[in-house]
Amino acid sequence: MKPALEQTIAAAIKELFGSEIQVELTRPDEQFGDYATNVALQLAGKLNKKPPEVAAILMEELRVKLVGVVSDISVAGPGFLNFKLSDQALVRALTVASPQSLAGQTVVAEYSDPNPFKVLHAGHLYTSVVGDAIANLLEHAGAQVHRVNFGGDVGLHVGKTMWAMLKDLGGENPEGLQKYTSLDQQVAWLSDCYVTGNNAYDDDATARAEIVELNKRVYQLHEQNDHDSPFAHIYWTSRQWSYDYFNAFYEYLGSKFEKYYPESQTAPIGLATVKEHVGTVYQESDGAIVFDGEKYGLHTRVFINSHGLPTYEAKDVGLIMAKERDYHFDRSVIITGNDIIEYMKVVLKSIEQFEPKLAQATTHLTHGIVKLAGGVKMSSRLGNILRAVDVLDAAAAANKATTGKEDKQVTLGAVKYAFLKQRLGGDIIYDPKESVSLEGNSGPYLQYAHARARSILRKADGQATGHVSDLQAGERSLVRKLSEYGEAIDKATAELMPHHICTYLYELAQTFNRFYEHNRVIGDARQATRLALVAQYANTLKNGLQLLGIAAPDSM
RNA sequence: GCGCCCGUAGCUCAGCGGAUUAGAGUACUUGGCUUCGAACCAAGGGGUCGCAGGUUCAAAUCCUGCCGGGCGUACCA
Repeated sequence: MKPALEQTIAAAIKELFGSEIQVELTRPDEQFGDYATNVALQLAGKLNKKPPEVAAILMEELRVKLVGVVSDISVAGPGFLNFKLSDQALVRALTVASPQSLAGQTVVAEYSDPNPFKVLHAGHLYTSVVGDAIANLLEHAGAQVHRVNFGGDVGLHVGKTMWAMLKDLGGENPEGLQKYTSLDQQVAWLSDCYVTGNNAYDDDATARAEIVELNKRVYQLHEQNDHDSPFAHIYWTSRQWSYDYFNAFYEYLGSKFEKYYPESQTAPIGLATVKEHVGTVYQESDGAIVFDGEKYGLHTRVFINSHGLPTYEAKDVGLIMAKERDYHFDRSVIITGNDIIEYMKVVLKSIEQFEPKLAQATTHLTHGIVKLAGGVKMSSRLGNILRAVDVLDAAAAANKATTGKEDKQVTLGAVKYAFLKQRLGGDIIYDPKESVSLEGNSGPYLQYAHARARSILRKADGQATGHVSDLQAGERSLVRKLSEYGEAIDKATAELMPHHICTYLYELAQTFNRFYEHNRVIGDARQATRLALVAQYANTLKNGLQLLGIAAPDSM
């Protein structure tokens, strides 16, 4: 509806004034109409006419061209054109399928990115939730989306953890692993070992040297494809525990990744790629291989360190090459924390020098940190970080306290919605109590709104739903809001900003509740029409929540 | 020092070139259930949109400077 209108208006402008202009329709306050545009104000200067005059000429022409589609056009304020759609056109807008703007495209979406041997923190929870929503949007627009995960199964943190593990096991004794039988025990042990190793690395020079050595041994183990030595046995077993832990987490969230790219796999590719371009793109400096980002107003960063080991930079180069090898993507979306933003610019700039297409096809989206409102007592034993499980536990506890029930779908919906409703980019102050509240702009509010609508439909089960036409005022407001759904999705997809959907769904639910307050459905003379509206509303809400990765239960 | 991001009601946030009154939620005050789930709806108070300039018919929105905060700034990720 919207693009077609915009085209018609643009064509009329060209005919009348011989001017090509990008027409953009906006959604004004309901009192002003269904769509508005400021083209007359933009044109006035060029044409050397007064804006209201231009608007009036355009209005006359459009009244003819849009007969049947528009029931009223008016000039308002400094020269805005307001359009009121005919009921017929408005109703028709509900059934228009959203365009498959990304049909035929292959997109790789990388997010979450937890490191084996380390604990999942609140940031992993956030990026998983946001990444899922964005991947859903891309998929909804017709793209073939591959959800992938990247994580460090090699690197200094692994050396740190291995160091503490070996201490705890009393040397390279894989048999010692058997005392950790449940996944919970295994994960707790790993995260303890990381913290111990990390502290030792900072405080103890001897330990530091040992850790550096262990880090190298882990790389060697991969090079030699060693699965048999006691050291390798310890490494592979505990690495698998980490992946088991991640998989359990994603299953809980409802995230589905099709592939993990462990750094051990991207490291050799990155190493080879960087080495291939030494002298042209990368250069030797103080025994390391660097990319001179300063030439491009960026930082200079090390890609291969003076020990000959690839840094994160080289692994990321390898990752992009691996994604291209595996998927031949048209577009690559990477979602990470925003502390990495400058870093990523350097990596992409370096890749641009030899694979410009890959760099240009890559979009790096970033988010802030998750903090708990009012602060939270954090365990220094765990390194003073807010863990993913801490956030989920806080949400579950808050939900139990307000509703007296334990409901995974509601708790998860609360957390997801609280994260998603905010524009991607800034920090999140997460308030568990507010997120589970059924009052206000929350996930549970929307879930409840959906359940209520389903309840009406259940009560009217078997009754015919009718054709929607000749709308009454309250009905029209609801239809008007429903007709915006596609636009909200398009906007969220174009910008890769899921929060637009949250804003829309909340407004939709409010519009419905207002309608519901004043308009009886069952037993009313207009029951058939209104039932159709309720059904349309419930489905819209459900679809929107689904895109966000939030369950829409029929009752709660 | 330099680079990037952020400063909008008490709190948490939308809005990011347009409409006499800058919007939500929350908190506070008040009104509405013998009727489809009141976990709802309605009304009210609360803002020099960090500060100062500039561009524009029009600036919370664009540009510049300043103040405040966060992050980054070569062998961590």
